[in-house]
This record gives sequence, structure tokens and C-alpha cells, in this order.
Amino acid sequence: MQKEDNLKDIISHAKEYGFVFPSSEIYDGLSATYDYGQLGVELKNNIKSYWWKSMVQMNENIVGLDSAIFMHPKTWKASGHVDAFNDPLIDNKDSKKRYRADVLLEEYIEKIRAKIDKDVNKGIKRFGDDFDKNQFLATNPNVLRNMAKIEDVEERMKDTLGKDDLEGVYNLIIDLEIVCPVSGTKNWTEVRQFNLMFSTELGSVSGDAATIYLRPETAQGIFVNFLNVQKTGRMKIPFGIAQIGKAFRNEIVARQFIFRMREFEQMEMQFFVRPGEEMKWYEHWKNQRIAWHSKLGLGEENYRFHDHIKLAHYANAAADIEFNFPMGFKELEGVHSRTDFDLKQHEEHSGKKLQFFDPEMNQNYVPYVVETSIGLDRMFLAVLSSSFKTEKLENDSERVVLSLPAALAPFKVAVMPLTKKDGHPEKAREIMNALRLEHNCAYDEKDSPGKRYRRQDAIGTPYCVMVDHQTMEDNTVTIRDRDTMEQDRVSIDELASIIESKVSMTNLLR
RNA sequence: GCGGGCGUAGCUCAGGGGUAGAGCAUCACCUUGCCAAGGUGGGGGUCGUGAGUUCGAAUCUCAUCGCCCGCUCCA
Repeated sequence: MQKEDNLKDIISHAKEYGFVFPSSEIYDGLSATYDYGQLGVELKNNIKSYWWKSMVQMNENIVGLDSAIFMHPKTWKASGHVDAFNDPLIDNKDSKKRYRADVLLEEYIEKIRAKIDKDVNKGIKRFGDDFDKNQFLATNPNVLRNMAKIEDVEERMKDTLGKDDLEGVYNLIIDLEIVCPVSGTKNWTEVRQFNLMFSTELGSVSGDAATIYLRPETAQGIFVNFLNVQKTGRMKIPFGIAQIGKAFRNEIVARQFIFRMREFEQMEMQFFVRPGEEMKWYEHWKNQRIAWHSKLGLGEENYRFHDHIKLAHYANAAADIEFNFPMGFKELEGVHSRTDFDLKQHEEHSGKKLQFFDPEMNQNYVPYVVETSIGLDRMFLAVLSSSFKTEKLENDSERVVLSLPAALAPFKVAVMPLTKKDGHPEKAREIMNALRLEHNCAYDEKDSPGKRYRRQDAIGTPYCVMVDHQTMEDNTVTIRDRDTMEQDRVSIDELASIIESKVSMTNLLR
């Protein structure tokens, strides 16, 4: 309860201060689509920068890539997205539950299979050692009838699903008298097609336009460039390719603020390794990634690993790094051992060899892949939600503060004159002009100093520099800390180096 | 798609048939000067949209649109 209210407060705060706006708001918005505002884009860029530097700059065997969102349609055939994520859905009107129509049919077949097994077991009991299973399967009338039924259903499934004949799928469900496991009724809606991928058309001449998809993950752009990068960069296994980019998924339900959107941004790194060594690297990257998170200081207790038991079609090991969001622990990042599935698929579909000659082993092989994949928008929400605090102060007043990691804050420092006269504003401008060469700075001379401090607290600015009467005499200013609210008096000459030491991303990368 | 909630100023909300309100924010001026909340004045809303009832609708009815929450899917 309290946590959900918290999410509402965060959404309001994000909008009020220009971090995140509902998309197309003047037209009443577009479901689950958001725009990053003037402060949001800064925070987002800083997160990207931290990730990119820690991957590409800090690892000499990892290089970057920026591949196109449009890709050849065969890409998605090879990756399995075309076949695996075209789901026909059907609703039961009584239980209000939604099912995948093909799963309902498969479950039906499973039930018949179970019947056959039951008959076989009966046979074993009756005939003992003399029981000939093959003969039994070939002759028992019950079994034959059920086998024929399975074959018939499978035939019709192939026929209808293969041709996207949704009415045929519906008729099949009705004919087989399949009931909803929850309500037990046959009160079904029509079957509707659900496509995970957004499609559009390439080619300006209508009629000969080809359907292309907006990529549902950035990973495939990396796989199809494996050879390009390996050869032109003279990369030796093990090596990695990192990429930050938008991806699109037509989620049935896209909700919970920026946690699940149809248009989102991923930060992915695919690491190519020697077959057989993938588990070593899988462990390595799990450790690296959690360390990356830890350095931000959002709270160790807010993270946990969740190992996948049911693995995707391409993986032989997978773990999520989950974060304690306002809605509870949810997936923030995935570390997956993708085997050689993707490269092999692309070899098969493209007819090109996607292999690496390993001089040490003196042989060619298709590398195995270990992937780290983090949702940038989710990371943004993790940082924002764990930084958002309402504090009760001693004098009974309240303070809303974003205790963002200093290196990620949109503004690193706010410069302000104590008064609007006596040369204070001029001096403050002068200081700011020097600092802005290195840092994003804010300037504020409106309202009382206390009010200005609070404003900066609300947007997470870690430091405020105040020009006062003493500044005019001895060239010193006060620097005020967002988290402790304490002030130090320092010389203007050392200001740049003091701030640099406190807000630099170097602190995170070390 | 189903169920529930909600649409009034930039934000948070009040008002429930009789000419649109408050606090905060914003802008200008005066005052003040180190941790929100001094003064005066100003700008800003056809109360989501459309229809109906009524002399009169933000308010009642119906429809519609949008957002939020839950369920089904999720590499």
C-alpha cells in the first residue's frame, strides 16, 4: 500500500520537476509512453555514460556498436522472434482469463497422451513380462483411437496456426469442447492474433513494399555484426560488443510508469567466449554487473539475484538482477548464457560462416555468448525511486530530497548570490562560467536562500555554492552539501577541484 | 479484452443545479537576507469530449475518449 503511494509520489515528482512527462500529454496522452524532460534526459545520459565507460572504456577487449533499428526481416526469422512470439490469444468470458490458443490445444493433446500412457500401464499390469509395448500401441483399439485423435488435432493445428487462420483455431477449440481450467466453461471469445514485434513497411512504392520490424532487442544487431567487428577490430576471443539503443515490444500490458513500456532502451553487451568456458564468464559477468550496481550506493539490500529455472530457447543459464522497486522486487538486468544458438542460427539463415579461428586451439568454432542486458528506463526508475525521500527536519518542516549518486545528478552544482545586489550576482556568474566548462551548473537568485537550497534538493543537485558578503572581501564562498545540509567555507580557487573530486564519475569506475 | 478507480488552474485538491474556488507554483514590484511558508498586484480553467434533461449543468442522465490499478503475455 505504502509502496504504491510512493510510486505515485515519484511519478508526480518526476513530472513536476521535468524528469519524466506523459507522452503526447496535450492530446490526453498515449498509454504507457513517456518522454524524458530537461532533467530526465541529463540523468538518463549520465546513467548511459556510467555504463558505457565501465564497459567500453574500462575493458580493452570490449568495443561499442550502434546498429540500426531496422534489420533484414530474416534476422527475426533466425532469432526465433517471428515464430516464437506470434501468439494467438483467446479469452474465457466467465473466468475472465486469457490463454494462448495454441497452448490450450497442446494441453488438450497432452491429456490424450496421458490417457494412452494410462492404457499402457494397465497393459503392463495385466500381461506382466509378456507385454509387448509396440504391439500394444499398434493394436489396442483405445490407443489407436486416441492416437488418431492426436494426429487429427495436430494436423488441424498445423493447418490453422500455420496459415494464421484464427477462425479455424477457434473452431478447433469449440469442436474439441475445450473448457477453461478455471471456470470450466466453453464460453470463449474469438481468437485474436498478438504480435510481439511492431511492423512497418520498407519501400515507398506500395505493393512492392516489404514488411520489416522494429527490433525487439538490440542483441541481434550485435550478432549480425560479429564478423565485421571481429575482423576490423582484430578482436581475439574472448571479447565483447556493447550497445545502447531503443527496442520495441508490443506488450499486451505495458504499465507501471517507465518500468514496462512498448518503446524502451536497452544497454546490452554480448561477450563472445570459447565453447566450454561460458560458465566461467557467466559467473564473471554476474559479479561484474552486481559490482557496477553496488558502487552507486543505492543500498545493497535493494538487490538480489534470481536464477531462471525455466530457460528461454537459446539459453543454458540465466539470472536476473532484481531491484526493490516501489512495486516490489522486479527484474532490472539479465545475465544470460546464450550458448552458440544465435550465431549458429544466423550462420544457417545467412549462409555465412560466423566462426573464429582460435590460434591456441588451432581450430575454428562458433563462439558461445554471455549476455548482460539492462533496461535503461528501469535503471532510471531504480535510481530515481531509491533516491526519492521525504525527510522530517528538526524544526518540524519537511524536506523533499533526491539523494542521487553525485556523478549521475543532472546538475552537479548550483551557484547562487546571497543577494541580488552588492556585486553578488556578477561574482556568482563569474564562478559559474568557470565551473560550467566541466560540469552542468544551475544558477538561481530568486527567493530566500533556504528556498533555493530546497529547490536544488528536490532535483538532486549535490552541491550549492553561495556568494556572500565575505566573498567580496576574501574570495571565499560557502559550499553546501545536499545530504548533510552542512556548509564549508572554501576559496574560490579550490572550488573546481573540490567539486570535481566529489562528483566525478571516476569515483564510480575505480 | 474484463473488472475497479479517476478526469476541475502548472501541481495537490475543494465545490454536487443559479455568473468558476483554495493552497502551493509562476510573473512583476516592494521588503528580507544562509535552510520552505513577509507584503501588494498580475497571468492562467469553455470543470476530458459529445449529446440529453432543465429557464439554467462543473454539478443530474447517457454515450464516448483518456489515464491509473489488478488479471491473462513477457527473450
